[in-house]
Amino acid sequence: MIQNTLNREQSRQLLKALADPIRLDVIHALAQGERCVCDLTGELNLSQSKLSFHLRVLREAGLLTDRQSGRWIYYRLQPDALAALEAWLAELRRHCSQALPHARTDDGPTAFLPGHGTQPRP
Amino acid sequence: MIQNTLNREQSRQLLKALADPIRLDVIHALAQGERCVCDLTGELNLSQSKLSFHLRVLREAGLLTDRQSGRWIYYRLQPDALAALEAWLAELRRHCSQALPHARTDDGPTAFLPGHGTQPRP
DNA sequence: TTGATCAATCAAATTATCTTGATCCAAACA
DNA sequence: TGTTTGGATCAAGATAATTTGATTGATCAA
Repeated sequence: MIQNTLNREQSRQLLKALADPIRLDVIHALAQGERCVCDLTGELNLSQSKLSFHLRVLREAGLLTDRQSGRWIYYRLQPDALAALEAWLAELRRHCSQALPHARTDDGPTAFLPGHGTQPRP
Repeated sequence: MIQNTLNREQSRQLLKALADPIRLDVIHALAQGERCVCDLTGELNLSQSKLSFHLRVLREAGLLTDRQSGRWIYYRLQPDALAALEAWLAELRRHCSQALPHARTDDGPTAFLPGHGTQPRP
């Protein structure tokens, strides 16, 4: 189960899983409700093997769960995962916004830092 | 400038840009404030060329902007991009949550749909 | 000018991800 | 049982992303 606060690897997996058109299609299809794999292959016009690959990526990221019923395996969304990623993103944004906007001086923005360049700043 | 509502390609670029440890390091470094490339190579211990590659990915996704001052090029965060992605994610989650949780019946969740399988459901 | 530095870009090499087709396994049914 | 179907998995090939090292252009100092 996805925690409320994701670690670096969890968020990376979620972001990568969502950064793909096919997987986004799968998510949208499952937003209508649970589907078995054979229904999804038809709805999305994907080969069984290709779909299986993307379902695995989504499942391992925590975005989907599956259950078996007879020969069929049904996939459904795990909306908690989206919520967790949203919280992670909000946290990142909060962290990024506190030092901004940045006050500019004539000496340049990093003039108060040691700097790794070997030359004086223009 | 990033709009409030991202299209599929914009969100894909943002998600992919964030799904990388090095680029996340860059973002965290820039959360402290503007930096020139030579400072970032030192702070993050990256080769100039490697850093330049990742800066470009972040910039093209809309997460960073740059400005030139003399020989130096300063990068800074574009927190609007994070906000836009957050909004996109919230929208996706809203879309995904409205049909859930899914009421189970003995006939299975997709029994009310045509289905693409060739066999009766168990 | 000349030389040094910052940083983008390019080509080649490397690595990661995705696709395809085949194979395998379990469940259901004849 | 033998056969069919749903779906995971594997190996090989095809793409895409990343890294590396070299080159280039711009800026500035001497």
